[in-house]
Amino acid sequence: MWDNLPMATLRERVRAELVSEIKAAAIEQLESEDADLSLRAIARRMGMASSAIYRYFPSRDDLLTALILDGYNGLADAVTEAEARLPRTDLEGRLTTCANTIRRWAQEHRAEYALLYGTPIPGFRAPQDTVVPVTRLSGVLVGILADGVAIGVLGATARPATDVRLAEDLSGLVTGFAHPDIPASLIARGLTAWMGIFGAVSFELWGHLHGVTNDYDALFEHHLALLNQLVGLTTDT
Amino acid sequence: MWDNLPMATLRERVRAELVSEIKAAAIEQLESEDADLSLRAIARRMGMASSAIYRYFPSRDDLLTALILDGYNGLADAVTEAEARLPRTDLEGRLTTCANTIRRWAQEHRAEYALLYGTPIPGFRAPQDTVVPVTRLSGVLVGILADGVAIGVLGATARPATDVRLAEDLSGLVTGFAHPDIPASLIARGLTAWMGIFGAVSFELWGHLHGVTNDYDALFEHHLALLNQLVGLTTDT
DNA sequence: TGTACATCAGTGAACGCGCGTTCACTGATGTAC
DNA sequence: TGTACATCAGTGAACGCGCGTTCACTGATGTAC
Repeated sequence: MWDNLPMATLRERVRAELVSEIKAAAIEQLESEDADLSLRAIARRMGMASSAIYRYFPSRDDLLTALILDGYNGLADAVTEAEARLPRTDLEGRLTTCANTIRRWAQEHRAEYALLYGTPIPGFRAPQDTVVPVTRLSGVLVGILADGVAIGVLGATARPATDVRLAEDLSGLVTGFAHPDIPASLIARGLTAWMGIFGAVSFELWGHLHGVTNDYDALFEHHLALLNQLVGLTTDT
Repeated sequence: MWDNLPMATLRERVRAELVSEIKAAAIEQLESEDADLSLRAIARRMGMASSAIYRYFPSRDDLLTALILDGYNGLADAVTEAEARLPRTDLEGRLTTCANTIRRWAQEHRAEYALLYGTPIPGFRAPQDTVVPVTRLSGVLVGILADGVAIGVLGATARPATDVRLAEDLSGLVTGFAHPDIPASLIARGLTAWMGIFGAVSFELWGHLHGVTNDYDALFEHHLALLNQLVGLTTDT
């Protein structure tokens, strides 16, 4: 990974490697032990003095911040990459792939997903740096909607009546993404789908589907089909 | 509250009062301080020795269990009561009221909502006792669907195709609620709405709608309208 | 190429802290006769 | 109604623990000449 960066001295390379080793150990710890993030536990796991961590992260909160940032970027990477593989005209496939990728990533990175979308951690405020990677993820959804509008498949919908204030707010959002031609009512439908996806993933992961069904895959697939239909992406009407 | 229970001795009444005072202090603490649940902090807040708590709860986990149980029951109470006020035929109003009550309860009981629907607490497993109050809440939703079927407003829907295994699983669930006439496809739609509601409430509460809209009320209202439509409860078609 | 000095990585002991839980105790409230 | 005893509520000190963070240190890696 660093091989093609000749500027990096040996020290810098080793340092970078240890930074990610610490982060990996942190996530392992969160994942396996059922505990809060502890610098001492990480150091123990790595076989080094706990004070050594401070050569790499000035405080526990900074490590946490790094983990959260990595998490958002990791999720955005996974989704972006998977979604990019599909033909731009396959709107339903693109949203489905996004949702499935989010779900699989959450299952495989339970601890990180909890950091990003679980209860905010007591006494910790996420820094401003997370704005960009968060935007990366939602940008994929906006892209699908924008393409749908461009193709002519998607457009404004009349019912249910969109509150005027909501419409204003949401078109502001869209302008931020430089897609001023997506109608607010469509953005609103996209948001409903978005919240539905994360709602389902969280419900499954936190055990709220226990006793409801045994076939989480089938439920999610069906859930997604409904949301696709709701947004208006389903092709076979 | 205890006045009409003459069996209760003075000691028992005082005891019951202190039990709920401890729970109230615990929730206050979770709500105001941005911290984990701490018996010592609760005792401090109540002006008593930390060891005194052990006269009422054998351990920290037992207090936590009681809080969670109270939470589920409190939410179920609020929803049941609000929903019962509406005419049985107003299906859309009933689901809307459920959703709005859940949202308002979550906003007013942030800490409790986090206990129930946030990240599971490290090192703590919820006891079996929560099954009943959880069932109370979802029973309200099932009741709406069942009434819709009885009235003839709701029924099975063909698209999207319901996976066979999912259908079997879900009809098992419905049987548990003694409403064997709700088709699986309808239950599935109800679940999508359900997960959408909690997804939206959590998103709002955990700050994931920051920068998306400023009018959370309008967004939720619109979100709900879409979900109502999806389930098939919207009357004015 | 070799030496002198600066920079960095990692150690281990120590700090102060808050935590859950236990225990022997004191005093108040209930119960039996 | 009054006394003797059992039950309970609450105290305060103490236990052992793990935590984040600091600090003076040793030794290794880099840099300048």
